[in-house]
Amino acid sequence: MDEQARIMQALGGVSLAGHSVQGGMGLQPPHGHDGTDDGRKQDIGDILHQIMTITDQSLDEAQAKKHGLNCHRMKPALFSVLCEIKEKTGLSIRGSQEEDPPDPQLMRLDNMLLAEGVSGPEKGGGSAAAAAAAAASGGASDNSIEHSDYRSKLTQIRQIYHTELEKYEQACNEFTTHVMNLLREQSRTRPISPKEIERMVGIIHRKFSSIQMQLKQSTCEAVMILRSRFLDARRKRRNFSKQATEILNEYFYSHLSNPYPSEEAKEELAKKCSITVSQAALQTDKRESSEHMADSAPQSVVSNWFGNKRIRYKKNIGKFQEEANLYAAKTAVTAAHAVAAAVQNSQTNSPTTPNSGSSGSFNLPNSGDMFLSMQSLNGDSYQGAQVGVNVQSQVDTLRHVISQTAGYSEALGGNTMYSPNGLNANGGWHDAMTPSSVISPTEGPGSVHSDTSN
DNA sequence: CCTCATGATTAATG
DNA sequence: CATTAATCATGAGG
Repeated sequence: MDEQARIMQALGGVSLAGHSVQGGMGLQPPHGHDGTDDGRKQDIGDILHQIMTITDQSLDEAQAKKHGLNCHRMKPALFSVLCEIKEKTGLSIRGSQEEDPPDPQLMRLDNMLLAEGVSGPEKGGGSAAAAAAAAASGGASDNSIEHSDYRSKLTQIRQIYHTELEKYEQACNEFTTHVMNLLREQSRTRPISPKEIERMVGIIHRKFSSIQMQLKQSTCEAVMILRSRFLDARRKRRNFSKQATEILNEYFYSHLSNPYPSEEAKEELAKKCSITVSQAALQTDKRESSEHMADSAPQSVVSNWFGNKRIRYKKNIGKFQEEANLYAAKTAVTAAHAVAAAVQNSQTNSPTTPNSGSSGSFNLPNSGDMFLSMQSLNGDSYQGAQVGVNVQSQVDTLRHVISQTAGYSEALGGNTMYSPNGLNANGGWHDAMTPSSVISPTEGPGSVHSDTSN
């Protein structure tokens, strides 16, 4: 206690003497006696006064005096007191809304970047890189002609993103340490508490993270643009190959009475089509559940195709007549043989063509020459019609062909909105699966309609 | 350019 | 959930 006071006093004296500073105003020279409260107070008053007036002086003087003050024995105590005061006076508010309201916006961006494979694991890793890869390619590793371009661009984006991020991080750290050093240095002369430094660091980090968010935002935008450019199936519509449409059309016109392929049928068609061509559509993959998602894509492509086909066929049947003829004739050849055989087997006679179908939009004048007409329609473009068609489909085909010939013979060729078996007047295929719906001429009284389960 | 065909998407529907 | 109907966006030809 005493000693401290003494030293303090001495120092005060020294500093005063050394710099020959006279504050001018009511500064009282230190008194000689020590140990009294009065004296100590005066010493503190001196120091405070010096501090207060330090800004009035020239730089050199101030610098020198600061040094003096720094070495003052009393300094730590005074410093802490000042810090406390500062803390209390609310100069350091904002302590409240400090940490971790994890910005939902930022989280959204982060999630998206992660999902997009930008911020995730590096591609080289392979295993987990599947997140992006699988999501993009729908599980299968083929059809990557388009993707390679996309992928390269994505990696480009990712690289930029990472380098930028790194830069920001580095800059942030540098700046933070710099500020910290500065503050620490200042804290020797200025009342700056460690807590305050911490707070400052927090502020800096927040600033930088907001910059980071901008980076993430723009990266997200870039990825979105890239996606819409490359992966949006609408934008990258590829026409199916000739053979694929052929197969699909074949099926469609063969099952015109009920062109709703079952799941298995779809699958099979998909297989056939995508075997013929490797034009696996770039199904817009649903994000989420990025891993698994087996090859269900081609199947829904088939669904798309049939949906479109159905609606468009129904909408303008006239437009499709030619096509219908073609495909019907194509399959009709085999169908004809098969059915002919069936008919011959089941009952030796030509059926009597009751022709009392519910949708009596067509009636064939003479059933006798249907094979002839078919053959004439057939022409020469027949090759490799499918073999495993069931009888029902054959019947469909035959019916179609017959209806065509009928239409040509007696109706106005172009505009005939003839409703082919199963397509009722308002549109919409009613269930034509009951054999009685339409009586095909080839269909004997009670024979062939067997497997209608397609 | 424009037009048409066509695959995919979306809202509505049951 | 599967279909329908409408619509979008693109590819291929004129």
